[in-house]
Amino acid sequence: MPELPDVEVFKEYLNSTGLHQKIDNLKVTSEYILEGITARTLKRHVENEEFESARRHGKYMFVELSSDEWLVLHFGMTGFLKYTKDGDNLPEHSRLVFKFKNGYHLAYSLQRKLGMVGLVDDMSEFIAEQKLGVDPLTDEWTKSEFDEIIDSSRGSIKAALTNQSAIAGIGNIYSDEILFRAGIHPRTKAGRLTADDRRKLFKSIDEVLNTAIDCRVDKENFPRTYLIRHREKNANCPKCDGKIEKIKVSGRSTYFCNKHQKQR
DNA sequence: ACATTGACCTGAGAGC
DNA sequence: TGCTCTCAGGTCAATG
Repeated sequence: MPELPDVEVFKEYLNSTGLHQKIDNLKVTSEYILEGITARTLKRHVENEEFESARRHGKYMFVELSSDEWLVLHFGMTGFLKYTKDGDNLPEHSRLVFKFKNGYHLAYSLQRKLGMVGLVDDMSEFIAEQKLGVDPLTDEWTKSEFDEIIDSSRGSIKAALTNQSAIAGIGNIYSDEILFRAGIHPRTKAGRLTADDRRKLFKSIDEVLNTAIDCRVDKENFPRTYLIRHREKNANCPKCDGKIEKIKVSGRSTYFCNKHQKQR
């Protein structure tokens, strides 16, 4: 679930709650989520420091510490943050709990084990090492950058959109939405897209991601014509009189309209 | 060198 | 009702 818009909302959440307060204590209840660092060492690096700011690249969140190090968070499929006053009222599966000097707590919750937390010196170094592609909400994201990605993709357009080393941040749900709004079948080979398809797609990426963020990623808030509200086999297409079909594309469940997203 | 598939993990919901 | 099976999602290793 946590794709770019979700992580963007988490980032804004942290920016408006847990900054500029001294960290009293960090409790690590599941050490296996830590990557490249032990609970002991992480505690030592975090305790008595403050969170300065939160940023994001793709599906990763970066939290700047007053020590100039960066906490890296990935939310896998089930992760989220919760800032709460009451230490007894933490979410289930809280793997990491930061307790601030003001008594509040910030929990990193993760139901399944897919997710990770680490500590790095340099945010852009980490991005380079992970071979993350360009984030589509930054200035580096241009039509010519997008065209280059399409030109170098051999597989389906869905695979290209969700390839994190090409574009960082788009996952299963939003790739379907982007293709739905652009009227392109998810199995279309990237190389077979017309110039018009590319223009529509580029516009759709921007529109879908920003709409999702504006909706605070709450399904109920999305416009009715969005696929996300009709992500169900055999549902009526909210844009035309077609039906929503479910297929597998590059190993993932994919929903699309059998009428306005015809395979060519 | 690239693209695709399967394993990882766990709980919700479907199906019997 | 209660059990078992399938599925969801993101990433990486293994396979094509």
